Amino acid sequence: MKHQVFTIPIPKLFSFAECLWFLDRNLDDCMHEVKDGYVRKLLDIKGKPVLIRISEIQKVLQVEVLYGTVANTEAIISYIKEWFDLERDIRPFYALLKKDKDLSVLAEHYKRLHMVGIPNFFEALCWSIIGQQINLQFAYRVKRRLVEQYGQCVTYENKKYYLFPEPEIISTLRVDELRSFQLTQKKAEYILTIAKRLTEGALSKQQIHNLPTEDEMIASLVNIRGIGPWTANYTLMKSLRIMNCVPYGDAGIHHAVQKLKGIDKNNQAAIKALFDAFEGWKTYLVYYLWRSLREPE
DNA sequence: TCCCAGGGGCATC
DNA sequence: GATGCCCATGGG
Repeated sequence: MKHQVFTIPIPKLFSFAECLWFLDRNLDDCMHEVKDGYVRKLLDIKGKPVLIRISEIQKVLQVEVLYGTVANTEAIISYIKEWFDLERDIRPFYALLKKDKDLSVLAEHYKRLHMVGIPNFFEALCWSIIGQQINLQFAYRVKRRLVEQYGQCVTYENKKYYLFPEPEIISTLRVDELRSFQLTQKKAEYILTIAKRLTEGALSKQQIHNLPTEDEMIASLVNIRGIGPWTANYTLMKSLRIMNCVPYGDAGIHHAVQKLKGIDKNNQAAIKALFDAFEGWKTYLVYYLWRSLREPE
C-alpha cells in the first residue's frame, strides 16, 4: 500500500537538523524515534492513532503517513507547526542575542533552532512534575514505564510507537499503582489530581490559553497542588508557547548563566535583568540556555 | 559518603 | 515572607 505523502514549507530561519538534535539528545525519550535524518512519531488525529515520519528534502518538510489514514492533512500540519514552533519569525530574537557579546555565540552555534514543544497539555504537566528535582535520565525512565503501561500503542516494522496516556485512563488509577513507577507519593497524588481535573473538564489547555494575561495563566496553574512557579512556566512555554516564561530558580539556567556570563546563581537581580533585556523572547532565551548545556564539546 | 538534579509543599517563626 | 525540612532516586 502506498503511503500518503505531503510537504510543509519551512521559513528561512528554521533548522530541521537542530530540531532532530534536540529531540534525540541521547536521552531516550519514548515519545518519538529519531534516526537517519527523520523523526517518527505517533499522533492522535481526531481520536485515531496516526504514525508519521518527517524528514527534510529541498527546503521543505516531507511528511509520510506510515500507519493510519487521514481524510485531510490539516490536523497533522497544524500539529507539526505547533510542535516545532514552525511559523515564528525568530529574527528579532537573534537581533537581541547579538546585542549581548556573551550570548551572541548562541545565535551562531544553534543557528535557526526553533523551540520543540510538547503540544499535549497533560503530557507537559506530567513531564514537568516527574522531572522535578531528580536527574533527567531517571525522569525519562519513569516516563517511559508510564507510557508503555498506559499509552495507546501501534506496532510498525516491529517497533512500538506510543501516545501519551489519556487523563481518562490515569484518573482511574490508585496512588499506589502510580507509585509503582517510582513516582514519589506526592508526585503520584499530583498527577492523579490533574488527570481527574482534566477528565472532569475543570482544567483544560484552552481554558488556560484563553486567560488574558500570562500572570493569570501562571496564577491559575500554581493554584493546583504540585504545580509551582517552575512547573507553571515550563508548561506554558512548552505546551502553550507563551513567549515570556522564565522558570526562575531552574538549575539548568543557573549553570548556563554562570558559564556564559559569570553570573552567580544567588544573584537574582542580575538574572532577572538579563531576562528583562529579552522582553517578548524570554522563553527562547531559556530554551537556548538549556540547549547550550548539552553542547557536545 | 556526600552533594546535587530542568521543585514544591508545608510547618514554623 | 523568609527559612528549613521532607520527599525519593540515581549519577558523579
